Amino acid sequence: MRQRTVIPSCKDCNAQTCSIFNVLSCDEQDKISDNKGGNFYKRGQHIFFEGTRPSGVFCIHKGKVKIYKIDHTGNEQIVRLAKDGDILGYRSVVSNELYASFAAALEDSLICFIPRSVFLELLTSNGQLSMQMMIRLSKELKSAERRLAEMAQKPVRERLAEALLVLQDVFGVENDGETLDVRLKREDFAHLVGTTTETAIRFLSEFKHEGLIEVNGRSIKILQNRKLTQVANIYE
Amino acid sequence: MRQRTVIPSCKDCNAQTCSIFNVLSCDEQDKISDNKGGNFYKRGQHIFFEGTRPSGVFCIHKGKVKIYKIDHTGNEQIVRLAKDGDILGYRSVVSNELYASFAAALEDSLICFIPRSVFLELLTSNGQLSMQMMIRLSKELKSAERRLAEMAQKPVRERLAEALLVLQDVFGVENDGETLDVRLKREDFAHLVGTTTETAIRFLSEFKHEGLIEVNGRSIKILQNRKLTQVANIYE
DNA sequence: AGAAAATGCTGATTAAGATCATTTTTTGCC
DNA sequence: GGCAAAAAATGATCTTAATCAGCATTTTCT
Repeated sequence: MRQRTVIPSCKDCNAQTCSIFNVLSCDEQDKISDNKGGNFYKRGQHIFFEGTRPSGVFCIHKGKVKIYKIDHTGNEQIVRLAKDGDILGYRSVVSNELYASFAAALEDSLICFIPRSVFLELLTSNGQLSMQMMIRLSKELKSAERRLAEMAQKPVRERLAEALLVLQDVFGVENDGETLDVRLKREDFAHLVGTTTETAIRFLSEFKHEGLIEVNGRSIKILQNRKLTQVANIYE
Repeated sequence: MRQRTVIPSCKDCNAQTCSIFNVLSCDEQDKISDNKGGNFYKRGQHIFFEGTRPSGVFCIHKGKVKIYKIDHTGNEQIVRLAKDGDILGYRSVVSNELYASFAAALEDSLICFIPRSVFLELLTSNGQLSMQMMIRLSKELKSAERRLAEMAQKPVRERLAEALLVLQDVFGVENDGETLDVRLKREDFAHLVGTTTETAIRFLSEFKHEGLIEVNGRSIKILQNRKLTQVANIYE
């Protein structure tokens, strides 16, 4: 019982203005609109699978996505998060490799699909776009290397504090200006931080008892931004 | 007492053929040669520092380099390794940010320096080069995300086994076909794997006693490639 | 709404690896 | 070639976080 999904045009896409596609001309935007597909993904549904061949890139019209790896024992590690306007799967398309991670929707999401050939053509014909792409990749690389180092250097408590701040930064807050605009399971917190669910739960309650955050089921308010930054040991 | 260093021309550079610059025309190569500088770095010497502004990219003519981060307690984590033909500092130049890591020579190295403006001009004028750059960044990102996940998922023993194989892959072996063509301190092994020197030493001797490697001071032979791969838990 | 399943929480125990201390060996340098 | 300094090795102890177990609460599905 599949419902026909209305695929939004790129021209009317709010997300587009903050994506790397904002450097495209009207013609180029049309070219994408004419060739793209789109799909509605329910929370938990996979967008792509590790080890499969990418046939294009995904562009999140509206939604939240986790990109993650699973090791041979079944343990999950989230490597990246994505939201409205973000592109998925471009890394594998650019380097012409199989997907190295899984992607799954963290909430119900509407995601467009741009065929590989169309994306690569734009990338080779539009210098501004390829520069945007390089900048994007550079920043992702910076972030990944930073997390890699922190994974080795920081204890779980610090990493969890930082994860809360990252979530705030990436997904923002609700109208009250405090509540994180994303509702993760404790399990996902653990997989983001690189620890077990039990340990993530323990430190979250620690933060709660210390008055750093307010917890209401899966919705979390960050009460003391500054103190949380100190706990996370972030300087910059 | 600085000795005048002979800066090799890009045309005669062996390293160049395996670098991303192999897509350049003769004119473009000349343009680099005419504008570049070069320096000799003694083992242990810094090439750039975290937090400083990049004024160009480095290209390793001959040598071995570690790129690493230091946390607030002084603990080091190696995030990348580089050798002949590899470019350094391009990530920060592309994204126009300060260096996010340190770079230091692992052995005496001769390294050229290409000014920022020259590099960026080539990157915008030569589509093939920018595509090579994107591919390079994509692969680095893949590797960083993989390591990030493994840091959380794998115990030290497995990561150390993998590090030995990575060293073999990156720097190759000497004429005997077994001895790693790089001589790291135990400390550097630890910083590469993300553990302490003591723990790195303990697992290295474990591998030695198990006959997986042969150790002679800092030079290490990989005796059982296949078994080491199993220990590292690598499938692909 | 109500039942089943999934998720969240807490405590006890164990294990991996860090830390500290000390000795031995190697390296680099006059 | 010899000597000081650095690095490597090893043992004992401590800490962090994983694991295991059991129960409480929330979601989800019909």
